[in-house]
Amino acid sequence: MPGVFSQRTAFMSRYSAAEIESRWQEAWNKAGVFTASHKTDRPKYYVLEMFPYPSGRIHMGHVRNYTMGDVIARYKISTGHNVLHPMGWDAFGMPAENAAMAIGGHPKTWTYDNIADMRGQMKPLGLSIDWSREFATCDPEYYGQQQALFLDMLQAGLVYRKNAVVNWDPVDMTVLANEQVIDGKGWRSGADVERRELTQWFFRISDMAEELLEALDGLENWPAKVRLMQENWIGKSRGLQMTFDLTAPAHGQDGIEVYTTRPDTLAGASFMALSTDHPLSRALEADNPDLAAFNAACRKMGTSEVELEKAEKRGFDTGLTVRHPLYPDQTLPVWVANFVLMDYGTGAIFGCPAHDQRDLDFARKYDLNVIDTFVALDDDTRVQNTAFVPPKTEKVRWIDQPAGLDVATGQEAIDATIDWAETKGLGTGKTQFRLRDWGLSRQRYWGCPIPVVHCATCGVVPEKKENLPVRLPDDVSFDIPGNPLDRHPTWRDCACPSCGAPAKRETDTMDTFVDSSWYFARFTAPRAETPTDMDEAEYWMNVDQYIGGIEHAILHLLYSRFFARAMQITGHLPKKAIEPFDALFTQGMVTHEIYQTRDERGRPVYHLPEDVTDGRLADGTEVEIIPSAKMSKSKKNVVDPVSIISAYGADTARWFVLSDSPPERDVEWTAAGAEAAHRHLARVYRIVDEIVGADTGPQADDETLLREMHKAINDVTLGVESFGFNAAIARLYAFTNTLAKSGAGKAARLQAARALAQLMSPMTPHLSEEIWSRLGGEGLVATAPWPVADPAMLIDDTVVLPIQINGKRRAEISVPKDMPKDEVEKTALAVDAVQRALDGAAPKKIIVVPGRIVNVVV
RNA sequence: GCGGGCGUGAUGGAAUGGUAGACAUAUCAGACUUAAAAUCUGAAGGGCCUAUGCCCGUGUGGGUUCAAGUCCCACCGCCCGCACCA
Repeated sequence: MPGVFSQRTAFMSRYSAAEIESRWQEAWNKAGVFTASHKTDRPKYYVLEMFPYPSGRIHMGHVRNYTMGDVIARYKISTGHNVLHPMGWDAFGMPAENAAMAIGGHPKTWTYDNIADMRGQMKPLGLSIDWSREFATCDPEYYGQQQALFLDMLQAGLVYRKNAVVNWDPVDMTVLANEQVIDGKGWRSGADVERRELTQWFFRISDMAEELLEALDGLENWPAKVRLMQENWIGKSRGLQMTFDLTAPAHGQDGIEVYTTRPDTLAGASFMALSTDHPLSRALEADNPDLAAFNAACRKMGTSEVELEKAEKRGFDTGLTVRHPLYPDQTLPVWVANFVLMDYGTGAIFGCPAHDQRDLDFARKYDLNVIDTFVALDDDTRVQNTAFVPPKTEKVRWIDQPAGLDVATGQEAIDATIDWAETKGLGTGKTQFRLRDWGLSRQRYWGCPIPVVHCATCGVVPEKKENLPVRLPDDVSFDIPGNPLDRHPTWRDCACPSCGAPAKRETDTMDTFVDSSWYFARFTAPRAETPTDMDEAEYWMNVDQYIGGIEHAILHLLYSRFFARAMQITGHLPKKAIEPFDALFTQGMVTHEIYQTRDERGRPVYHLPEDVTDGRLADGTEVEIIPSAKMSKSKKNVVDPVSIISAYGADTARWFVLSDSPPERDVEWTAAGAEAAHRHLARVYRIVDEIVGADTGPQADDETLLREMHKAINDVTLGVESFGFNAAIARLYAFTNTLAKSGAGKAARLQAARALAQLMSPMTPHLSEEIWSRLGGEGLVATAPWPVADPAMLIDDTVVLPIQINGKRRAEISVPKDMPKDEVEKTALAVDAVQRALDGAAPKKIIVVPGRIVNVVV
């Protein structure tokens, strides 16, 4: 029973985050507030943050990501939704193998230990997660279902095998990921990387290019920039496919087929270029050792697009010539060039140096013709060392246009030229996509085994579903480079699922992007004996709000969209889940200053934030401060959430990562900012204590405070719903100041403070529970209904209107909120400053924007 | 190289085309204290200045508009992605 003594103790007490936070976390667990079940009438809401890779330590980026999801989840609980908010681990991948190679141990042990550590670091944050649904992608129960999914996709014709090139390290005798190729050399061996062709598994994502592109329009709650990035990635273009006839047949070929998106510039063609991997280019190697050497040299290089694009443009003249399609008496030389991609179009292009910078650089280097086909409308300067490449929507004057155009835009010319070429039988219009099929094979151990068997008689045979999961063997070692599955003595041996004869397992494992392409669906029924449970999927899908980093804007999200379609085709997801993420939010990074000194040889030495005070090390050495960089272990500009939580509490960390910066932008972690956040929470605690201990009746200020309360409810609600967390927090600061200074009576202040507790509860759930209970709130604030603003309390009776003269603010007037426009005009004209500016003349124009502004033009 | 984004006080940032700088940090002044911390109160974009007055000001240069941080064009700088990192 609360008596004088307990009130006194409350008044004397101080904000102790550690004690408060563990107590309320226990209360939530006990009440099972966050366990999701669909046996309820409330509308469902599925909120998901991109699941983490278990590196072993959570970082501030995780704290920010999960706090944002938590704010949404808690807000939705308060507004009467049945919320699903799960968490899992994207647990396969190279770091576990790298760790095994570097420090010994087993990837599995390393991974599960890390998961345990990270779960332990995450739980103190007080996230509203349904931990009963947790899984890791390296659990056989998960990857076994993924194998089942793969077999269904194989049967549905969504998977196939073909040859593809990989980065090959000739010293370590292993396949390298692009990130393991540094300046064209293997990161461990330092050897020059080569391209090597292997037979690999592919998903037919490019068959869905058109649909994946068109469906982007429906994703209204995705950031426009992500949709645009995906659109450009899919890269639909309409162009012309045509054949350039060889002047003399070569290797049984009469001509070379090219695809171009700029057929309108055909007259400017001055050479033809083949990819080093083009069939003709390979065929020519046989009788041209110099070309063979050239091609071999070009292949000594990584496979990443950046590397290919940035490499010095080099070419080799094959000596072959083709006839110019427009001018059959002219011939063009055929080159092999290292910048032509075999993966796009036909692996052969015609070069038009005047209107393509890369072609121009190539032409200047090898002294090829530069032929202008069009010039600007008002400037007929010819191309020198900068190609003339105006936007396709700009009108230009044509010098030589196949379809006979004079003045037209690039796009008009392209369309006209395709029609013209089709009529003349020179070529056919063709739609081409940049999107390539998704190669999923990885020559690595720590991934989901591809469940197929290679049989001498039956060929490639799918494993039987009853034999799933195909488990990874535990007895492997990482002391020799290469895939341990390849050299395992017994794991590869199995019976052919078709004929029963001795056969060999596939040793490639799946790209980890496969794991993350359907985990959101698995969360709806994480223990199901099939990949998904259609009833649960029907109920919970789609993800109503997905939150993660912009770095996933293309690959992960595109692959997930593909999987949702593939899972629908194979009967694992309902039709409604064809676009699995209704709304997407991409949050920014957490950054920190870098503290740097130099060693005696001038190389940078980095220092941890805790070792630097006022720009100096403990020994007085001044450090150089590099502002605002992504937190990275190697730069030592990391702040460990665990130490922040133990110093200030989870609520402080949560409050800080949400304040200051808009969620989609980077936020800079500063010690001062964290302290300020903590001071504010302590202040809220004190103010509540003071209110609870107060003893005043109704006051004149009551209405003012309650009006402010309703405005705060309105603004914070809008802020939370629109991901304006920083603005919502700024509003909460302002409302706290108002509450602290208010002369209202106890009842009004209690009411306002309870609203404050509720409005803060998505961000600082523990402190909010604590003050909610002190203020006499009923039950848990976590489940209390969200406060609703009274519209009548939001509008003040009078408004202050700024008066502009010629667009510059010169005065202001205070008028009743519903004063008619003409009276506002009259009042504005009567103002001294306006009278002075008019100087007796009549105003040229008066603009009155009701409730906003008045502008007088003189 | 290609694709996408961002740029506002000393600092993080706010601002449905409508009073630029909310809110916070740092700073300064005052109160309380033997003192410090904490707390509370207040000041503050730059400049001219007696100012309730004027000029300048959202990376740079142009444009649209009664009105531009916001829309358009060009440029500069920084960040992200580029298909085997997750």
